[in-house]
Amino acid sequence: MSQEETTSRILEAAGQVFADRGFKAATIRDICSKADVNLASVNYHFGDKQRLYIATIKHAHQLPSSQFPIPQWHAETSPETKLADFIQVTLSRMIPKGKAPWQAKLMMREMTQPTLAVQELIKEYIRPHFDLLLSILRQLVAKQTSEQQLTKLGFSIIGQCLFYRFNQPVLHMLVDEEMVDQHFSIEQLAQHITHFSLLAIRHFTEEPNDPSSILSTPITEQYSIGTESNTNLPEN
Amino acid sequence: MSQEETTSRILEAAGQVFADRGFKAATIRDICSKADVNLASVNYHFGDKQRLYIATIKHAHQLPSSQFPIPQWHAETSPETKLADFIQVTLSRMIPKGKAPWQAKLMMREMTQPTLAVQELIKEYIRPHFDLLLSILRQLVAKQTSEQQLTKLGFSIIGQCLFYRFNQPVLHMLVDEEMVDQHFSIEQLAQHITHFSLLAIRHFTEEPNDPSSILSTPITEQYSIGTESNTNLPEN
DNA sequence: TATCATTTTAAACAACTGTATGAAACAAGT
DNA sequence: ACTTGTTTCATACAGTTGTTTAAAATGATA
Repeated sequence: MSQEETTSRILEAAGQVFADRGFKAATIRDICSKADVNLASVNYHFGDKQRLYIATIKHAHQLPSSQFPIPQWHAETSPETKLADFIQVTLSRMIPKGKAPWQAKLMMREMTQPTLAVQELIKEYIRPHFDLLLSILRQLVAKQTSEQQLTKLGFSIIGQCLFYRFNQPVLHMLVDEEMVDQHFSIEQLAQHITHFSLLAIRHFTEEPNDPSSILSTPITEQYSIGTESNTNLPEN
Repeated sequence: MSQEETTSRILEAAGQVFADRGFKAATIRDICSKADVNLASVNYHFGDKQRLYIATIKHAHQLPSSQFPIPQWHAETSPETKLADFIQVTLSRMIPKGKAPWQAKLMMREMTQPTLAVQELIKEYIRPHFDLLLSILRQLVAKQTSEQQLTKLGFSIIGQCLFYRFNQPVLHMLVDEEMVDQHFSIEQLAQHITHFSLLAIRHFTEEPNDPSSILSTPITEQYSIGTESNTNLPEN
């Protein structure tokens, strides 16, 4: 067996096992037996379990990213179209469709329970993706929009997308299957998120409590918390 | 030490350890030493590790819910205010503030990697919370808004909130600490999400590709995917 | 075929884990 | 003070884990 075949078989098996069970609960014995290689192969080829894990994470995010690339945009492509594309690609990469989505599972696991691998993941994969989103948003909002406002806008969009990845099990328990089948395809979700977000962004010029807000009434008076109705929220 | 004190100290310690490390990686020795009880106490009081875990999950979701209750609203309270309150409470329950909210951590862990405990969790806790959100949204949208549209709206809001829970580590690596301190407090986030969502909801009357959309151009032409710019998205 | 570096294999090791046990400590009632 | 039921304690055990090792197998090169 060539070196490359062994390592790639280990990586494939490791991806599934790590995704299923997490770093600690996954055992090298499981991985090796699934990969049909000797127990010592992992230590020989990767050094130790930790480094195998990092290699697996790296290996994992390459496939979905190349499978669903960001389209090449023309110079005259509208930012709205770019945003729609961005959301569609993001959702496609994250939501299981057809075959084994263990890559996504693994990455999400890594994001909620970060290990050492998360730093590399962010630097190589998440950060550039997020920066792309911010550059699109910058074309959609008023020029004076601050960096932190833009960042929050970005998180509002990413948050909507991530919901359908993280909470797949919850989704299926809250929404009956028929509705999921009819209305929750990737395309439909992408369209909803795009629509929802563009509606908000279009009217999103200033911080809610900014005096120059377009809102007739400052938002803090319009729908503030605890002023009239809420007396038992803990202080903070 | 009374029986109740011992068990409650174990539950408290177990919650933190399970939340931090997950079921498998958490060790009874860790838990007992953190709780300052004897190693054998867990097996004596709970039988085994598995049953301790289930007891911990049940015990976990009680505190934050009672600590951050939904305010009692007046009859004339506006739905906007209700939504603002809802978002604030949701965020407060989910985001670490001061003390470690290991309860939320545990619940989120349970949602992404559901064990047997997840069903009870949804039925008793998540479902009623989500239904409340839907009832608020129903007051904010046009009457003919369909159930599935309402559900997606709900997920768009919950998704934004959950982002800041799930991706706390990612957030801190994408945004520098100064900006987090200045602009990402629970109150500021709640205000942003409320603002963002209300802007969208206010103009959200119809499905994007519905002919009666308020958009001048059908959304599918305005910012559709793959029509002009994108030729290398995989078919689906 | 003989040589040599690379890779695989089986076995072993040491550390750690959940669980069990029997003695000790404790608390309460008499 | 004594008894009794409960809880704690130190310790032991058996199984699993990641890792190491040295010998065997492999494959390319001459």
